[in-house]
Amino acid sequence: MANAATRPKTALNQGFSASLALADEEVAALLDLKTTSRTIRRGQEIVSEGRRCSTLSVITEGIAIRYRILRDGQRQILNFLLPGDFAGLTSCFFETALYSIRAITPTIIFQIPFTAVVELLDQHPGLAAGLFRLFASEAAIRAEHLIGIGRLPGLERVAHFLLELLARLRAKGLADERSYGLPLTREVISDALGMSVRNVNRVLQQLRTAGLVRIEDHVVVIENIEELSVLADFEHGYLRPLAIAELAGERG
Amino acid sequence: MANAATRPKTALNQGFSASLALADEEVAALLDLKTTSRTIRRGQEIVSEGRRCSTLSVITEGIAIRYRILRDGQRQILNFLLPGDFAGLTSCFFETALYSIRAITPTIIFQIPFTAVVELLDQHPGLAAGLFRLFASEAAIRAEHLIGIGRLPGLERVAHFLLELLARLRAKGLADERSYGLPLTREVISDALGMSVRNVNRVLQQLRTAGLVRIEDHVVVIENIEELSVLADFEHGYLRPLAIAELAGERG
DNA sequence: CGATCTGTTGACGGGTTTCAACCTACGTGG
DNA sequence: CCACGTAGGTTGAAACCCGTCAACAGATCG
Repeated sequence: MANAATRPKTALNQGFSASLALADEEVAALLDLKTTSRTIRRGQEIVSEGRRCSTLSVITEGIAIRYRILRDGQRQILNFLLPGDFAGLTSCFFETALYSIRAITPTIIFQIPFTAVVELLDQHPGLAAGLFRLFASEAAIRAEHLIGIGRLPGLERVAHFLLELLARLRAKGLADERSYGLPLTREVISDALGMSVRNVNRVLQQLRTAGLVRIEDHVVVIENIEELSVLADFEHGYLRPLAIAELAGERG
Repeated sequence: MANAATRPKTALNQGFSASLALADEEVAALLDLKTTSRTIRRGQEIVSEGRRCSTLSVITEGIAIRYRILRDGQRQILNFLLPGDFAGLTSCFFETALYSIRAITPTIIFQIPFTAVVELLDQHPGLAAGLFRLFASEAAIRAEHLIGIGRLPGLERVAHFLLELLARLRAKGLADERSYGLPLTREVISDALGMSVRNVNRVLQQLRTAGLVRIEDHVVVIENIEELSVLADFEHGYLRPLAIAELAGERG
């Protein structure tokens, strides 16, 4: 545990500004809260389904997944949380957390009591605007996810998924131009895309043989972005919501 | 076209308070805006994918769907918009609308320029809280939708879908205890659930034969809610987010 | 009254799932 | 330093759910 103020602010600012486009003023206000930083081991839970969640966690390092375990033991991964994303924001609105969140890499989070965030909203209306933008962004990502699972065959579905992760990670400076390090097991991919492990493997081999994608030792390499984007019909416009400030005033 | 002030406020208030839990003050502020009411015919578009959307539409009567048409002509319905829901809120955050919205029944909407909503946010912080709650609610519905498409076989998927609609409509006083009127064609159901029309028909017949659900002449009748809920593993907790006011203070 | 929409059903095929076996890598403990 | 257990990857065969195609009927509508 370390007080937020003791950590370098630059890294956090980058994370916030990239995902929220908050003004410096709001970032400072968030940091002045009595936040605590926690280190999460790979595989550890951050939010547990069925338990009350009144703390908002901001991920500053590492990757986490939000998921539900069904009656029969199946798992559906709802989304991937990257640095700058909020874990537990939606959970705070319900009696009990609807989904679990688990780190799939070593992860560092800042915890902020939800009540403190609510109080802050009154003082900094700009924070609300930033949160709206975050919600809009997540809603769009979730919608594309839904389309992929609902209507795309396995090959296109995996292709779209890997491209989206590339784009999201690149936007945060966490990926090279066409590759990124991530411990994506076949099981994780299958649970995210509503497929079986067997089929994910089949598809990945097709993509590998076609010279489009290679996953080796926890590193995803997109070998042919153009062709893969065509295959998956991937447009990344949905990843970039506008800030409210841009929308309110005249826009260029 | 009619000015909002000329319409009876009670009906609108009901719609807002049910979905947003706004204070009367905020409702009045929204109504004082230069809103215009529009009547939409069945099948007409409210928002068009690819076109700039800078107007927020509040549905006061009728049902609409939000969807995407894929390259190959397939359609994926993302969600159903009921009275009290906002059409185009997410679209306002992007250069161009990512999805289309189309009425599937005769529909009445109130249109509010997005800039006016943004201005209102500064004056009425409570409005932001209400919008957050709305976002949280939609996020939960979308997540359950994703789980259904990703991991549930056809029978359970349709069952869950029909139960969710019942619960949502009942919450707005638009359904009886176990039935509701809605022009749900097989095609609409299949496009919402990522299935083929053929399979929807197969499944609906199974449900009908089992004495669980009957769809006749645009009316859905859940004949055995308990059994169907068990089949679909349906819990409706996700449909009721808490208001921020409840969360901020001590809760009973 | 023809055109279109919607519902229904049968036959067929294919994409996926299921099940299973085998393999490598890795970590831990004897 | 090897033994063993576990996690993750790979692959084949069979079954099956589901999608595709097609045909037909009733309803609605201009």
